[in-house]
Amino acid sequence: MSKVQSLNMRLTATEENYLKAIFKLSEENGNPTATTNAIAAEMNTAAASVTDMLRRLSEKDLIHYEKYKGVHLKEQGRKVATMLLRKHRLWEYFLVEKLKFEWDEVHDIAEELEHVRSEELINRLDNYLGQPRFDPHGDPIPNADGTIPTRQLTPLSTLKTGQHGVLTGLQEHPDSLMRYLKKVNISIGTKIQVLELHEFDESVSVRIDDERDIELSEKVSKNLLLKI
Amino acid sequence: MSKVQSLNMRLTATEENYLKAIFKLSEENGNPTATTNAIAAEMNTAAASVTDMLRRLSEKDLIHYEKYKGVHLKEQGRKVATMLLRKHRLWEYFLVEKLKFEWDEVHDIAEELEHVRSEELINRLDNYLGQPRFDPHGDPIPNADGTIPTRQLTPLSTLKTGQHGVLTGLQEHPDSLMRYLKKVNISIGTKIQVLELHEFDESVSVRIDDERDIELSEKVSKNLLLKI
DNA sequence: ACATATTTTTAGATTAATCTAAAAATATTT
DNA sequence: AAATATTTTTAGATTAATCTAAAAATATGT
Repeated sequence: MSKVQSLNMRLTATEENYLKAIFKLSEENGNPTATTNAIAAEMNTAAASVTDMLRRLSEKDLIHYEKYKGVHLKEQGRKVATMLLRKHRLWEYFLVEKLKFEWDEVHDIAEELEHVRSEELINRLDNYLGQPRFDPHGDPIPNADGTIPTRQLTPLSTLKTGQHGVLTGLQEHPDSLMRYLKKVNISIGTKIQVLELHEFDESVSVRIDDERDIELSEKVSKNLLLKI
Repeated sequence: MSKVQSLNMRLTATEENYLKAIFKLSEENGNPTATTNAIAAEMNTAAASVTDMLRRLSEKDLIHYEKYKGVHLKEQGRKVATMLLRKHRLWEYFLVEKLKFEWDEVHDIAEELEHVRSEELINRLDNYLGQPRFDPHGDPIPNADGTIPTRQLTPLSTLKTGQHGVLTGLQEHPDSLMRYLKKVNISIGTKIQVLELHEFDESVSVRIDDERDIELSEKVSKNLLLKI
């Protein structure tokens, strides 16, 4: 019998969002646990509200929680979180590829769409889209069984002069970064070569697609993940 | 200045559902007002909950409500209700035409999708689908300005022997009716001709697409709307 | 038109999700 | 290790949406 059974309890969108936040803060960032304050910051709520929610998620056996000791997902909670990621990223793919939204316009809409409850819907959508493995921001789309495709990507900021790679993912992607990248005409698939490193502010001169040169700040170069 | 301005208050999904119910019970059914009990039945809630909600919707100026006198939509409320219908029906069209769902499987999913808040999304979806005027059940899809295409349709139950028409809409469409129609292979576009009327139970013998004959009960024949 | 039935509203609780302020636990610094 | 700072939890309120039970208003029937 499979260890991964389909969840038979109804969660509210809020509960789902907390699980997503915990996933991001622990597993995705490689930390053992997520702390109350970190979750509060991620969710834009008061710490007291987080404590309350942790108690409830713990009662539902979705997370492991001990007072003052932080929190991490149990198997069921992890399943919920990865399914949300799957739904979010498939919807983003749909919005960009089919409805022709720009990649900096889709996050908030996908944030609502991901809470629509139907396994059938998401699997049909997946097929309709041709089972894409990465979303428009280069983020991996979890499979129906919860596994997440992994890749070996290198931040632009760690390359030496002369090295190059293809932009394949982003570390974080606030809309502000994506609007910036759109303005300087860089997107997933763009070739980037390091021309010069500037020690003073850690900025870097790069050649884009072998045809034009620009300057990127440290903050930007840390966010660009390349396939070497 | 246009009388129809875009709504700047955030409504909850529940508030939206009440407005939809009031629209259905008053305007769509041609009644001047909707009553508390009728809304309670439509929403599957206690009458007391309805009274409470009517007070709040009235405070927001979305409905006209006087105690014990029933309720009807004001302009803003009507706008919200028709936009929900527009969203619901466009999503149903998407689910059936693009994701290949059956017409008896889409209602509940569309019920969730219709609450996703984005005008841009729904207008892009409309264009992507080719601006359809009717959904998979034959219901008219309201336009972006709130107007609703009308047609002159005749219930099968009012036809005389020998008359025929094309199935173009349904009076009501519970999933049970749609599963039945699927089973007997009748759908929007099917030609139906009256062969014989049975006075006793108001059932009717009909010829389908000029090639096979079946019996339809009174309840079914009242629900089938034909273009003569 | 009065008694009875039905409908609607009010009163008082409950649950989920949130808040602020205060208390308790844990971590840091000198 | 004591004092101080930070983090987390508890206590107590609030809002939206719901309920049941009782009261009030309206409608119906003889």
